[in-house]
Amino acid sequence: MATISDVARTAGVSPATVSRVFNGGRVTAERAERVRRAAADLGFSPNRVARSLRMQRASVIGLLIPDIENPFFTSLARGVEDAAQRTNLSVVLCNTDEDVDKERRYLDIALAEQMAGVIVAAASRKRTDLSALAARGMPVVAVDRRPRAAAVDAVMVDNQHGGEDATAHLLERGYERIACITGPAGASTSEDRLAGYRAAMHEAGVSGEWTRAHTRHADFRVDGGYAAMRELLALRTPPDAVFVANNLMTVGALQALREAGAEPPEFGILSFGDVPWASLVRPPLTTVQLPSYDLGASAAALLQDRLAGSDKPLQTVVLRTVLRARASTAGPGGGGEPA
Amino acid sequence: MATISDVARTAGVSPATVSRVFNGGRVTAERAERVRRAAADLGFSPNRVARSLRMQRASVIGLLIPDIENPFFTSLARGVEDAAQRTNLSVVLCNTDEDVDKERRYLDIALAEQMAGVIVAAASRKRTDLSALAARGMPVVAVDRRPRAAAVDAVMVDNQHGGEDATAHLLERGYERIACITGPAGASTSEDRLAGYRAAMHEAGVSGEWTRAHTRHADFRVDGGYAAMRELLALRTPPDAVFVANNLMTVGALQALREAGAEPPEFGILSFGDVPWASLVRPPLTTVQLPSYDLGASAAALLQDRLAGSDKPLQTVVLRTVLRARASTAGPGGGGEPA
DNA sequence: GGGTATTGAGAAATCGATTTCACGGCGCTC
DNA sequence: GAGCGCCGTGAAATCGATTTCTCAATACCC
Repeated sequence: MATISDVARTAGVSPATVSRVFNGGRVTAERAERVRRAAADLGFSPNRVARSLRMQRASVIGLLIPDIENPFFTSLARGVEDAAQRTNLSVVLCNTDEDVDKERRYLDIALAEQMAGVIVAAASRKRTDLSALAARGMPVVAVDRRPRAAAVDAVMVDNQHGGEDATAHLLERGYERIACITGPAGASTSEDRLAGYRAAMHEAGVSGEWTRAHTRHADFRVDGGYAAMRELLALRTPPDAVFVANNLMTVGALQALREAGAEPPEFGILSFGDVPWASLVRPPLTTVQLPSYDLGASAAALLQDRLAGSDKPLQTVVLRTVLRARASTAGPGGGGEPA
Repeated sequence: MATISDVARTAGVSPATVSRVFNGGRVTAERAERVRRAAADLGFSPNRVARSLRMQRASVIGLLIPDIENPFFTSLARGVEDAAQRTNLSVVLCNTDEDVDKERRYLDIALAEQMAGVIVAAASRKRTDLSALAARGMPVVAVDRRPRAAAVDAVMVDNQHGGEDATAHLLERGYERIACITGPAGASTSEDRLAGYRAAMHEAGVSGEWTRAHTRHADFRVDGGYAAMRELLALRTPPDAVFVANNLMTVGALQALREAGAEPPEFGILSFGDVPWASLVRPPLTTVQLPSYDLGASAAALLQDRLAGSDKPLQTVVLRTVLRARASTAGPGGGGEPA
């Protein structure tokens, strides 16, 4: 591979001049042209490793997500990737597995590799620690989940609104005893979606006692949703509908419903976040659609802005959800056709 | 961040000695101890960028996959990642989108970033060109799909055996007019699975003419499977079962079946590759399970072997599939219970 | 005891880019 | 015409590690 010195020699100039040609220094047109031609002839492309060493910054950004097998995050990842590609940044995808230790290791790598910046969907609101990065001046953007007390840019979903919307929809369709399966206590996504549910229930005149008794915290995984749904069905006053706060738990909840012989839409079920292959589920599922791709794209844009040196005050971008009504919430009367 | 010189100064030795302590040179025990303590005190960890520049090789490997949203590939990616992490390699995940140009760009980046090696699930058997990497001596492992005429290590699935197994299973369950929806002509996975199907049909005494007339090539995507299934159902001699050569196309095929009022298991359907949330599909789907995780893990192991300097002759590892019989192929008589 | 291996350790070169510094040439001002 | 400032340029320093080269000290052999 040709180096900058090779180009310089071929063009009859110094390496400094070659560098200036490509990085916007002042060079006379005639020389610049000679350099460009030499570079083209030799197929020169600057060694990114050497550049990183000198610049103390790589052209790679890290993307830390808690679960690579969750389609929500893969879609988010695509958003980041597509946006990053436009400015020649590469993306390193790191799967933290909802594990704070694994996450910490990846954050250390990001520092050691001197990545240009990091986009994080934090594994834990309390225990994810971004201070080391901030201390080294590495730009960080939080996405989907905001780590507590970290002064970083963020791109969030309007979870509370989404939860409220979803619950209101269930009420409107005639369900009366609506339960909620949300994520781990302490996760901002869990809490906000739950808050939306509570607000809508309160608005409808349901007692706080009732909603509390019909709320379950699970782990955002399939099995957690399954267990929570079984618990709810075993209550003395079982629900006639459930608002499930993420897609994977919905899959588990559906399984539990099926085993118990409860069939949507007599029993209403609504998922926060698209369930992949939703069309295969019978009846089709009503979902709160998350702007996962845009979440990623916005986060990347925000990061690039910082990389370009912007010192605007910290920003938080909030994206709205869209309710997609399908047959799984057609109403306890039965009837409804797939959309 | 502490540098190697800081450590050297603190320990009262030269940077060379510090390097030797960490990279296995000969150093007296007493000095080595001093260095280690100094390094620990300062929280020293070597700058990977500087190391890469000097060593002319990064501790990053590239993983090029054609579709990050296909669970088969995300699972494969996890296999690679888990294996790589054990030797402190980071993985850069690149989504080529089945697009040869995008793939080429990523391969160029791999060269420019001086990645240690690359694992590729090629976008095209004919047009994926790995020769530039080979020329630069960069280790390459092909996974799942073997690019034609490239002299690289490879980890493959025994697709033909899987296809044969699947088809034999359908025959055994009493289906008689078995169709096949396979992937793009030219892709090794498509061709091999198809070959397995043909072999089993031939073995069962079905004419080659019949099987050819009931074979469709699609694009490994949902929509392709849908269209192909509709075509098959419109034939004068429609099939009573179908072997679909990948998971996404199966989703599409199911949709088409449903619209046509054909219900498994009267109409048998069998998917090559696990369909995520398979349990949600009614009836549960019989699948040929692919060792996606192990595919990734083996590929990473092979690559690490090369990185360690192994010059064994080129290897191809072939992993077997496992048939998982469920209710969707219970037989045209109806009846069968979910497994 | 003299001469040769062997070993440990530091000085310095190296990887390939960017960037500072110094300098010569040119144009402008008074 | 002397002085000041700007511009384009190349030489050299720099980033932080690894590795070669060199040398001194010790061990070993006859």
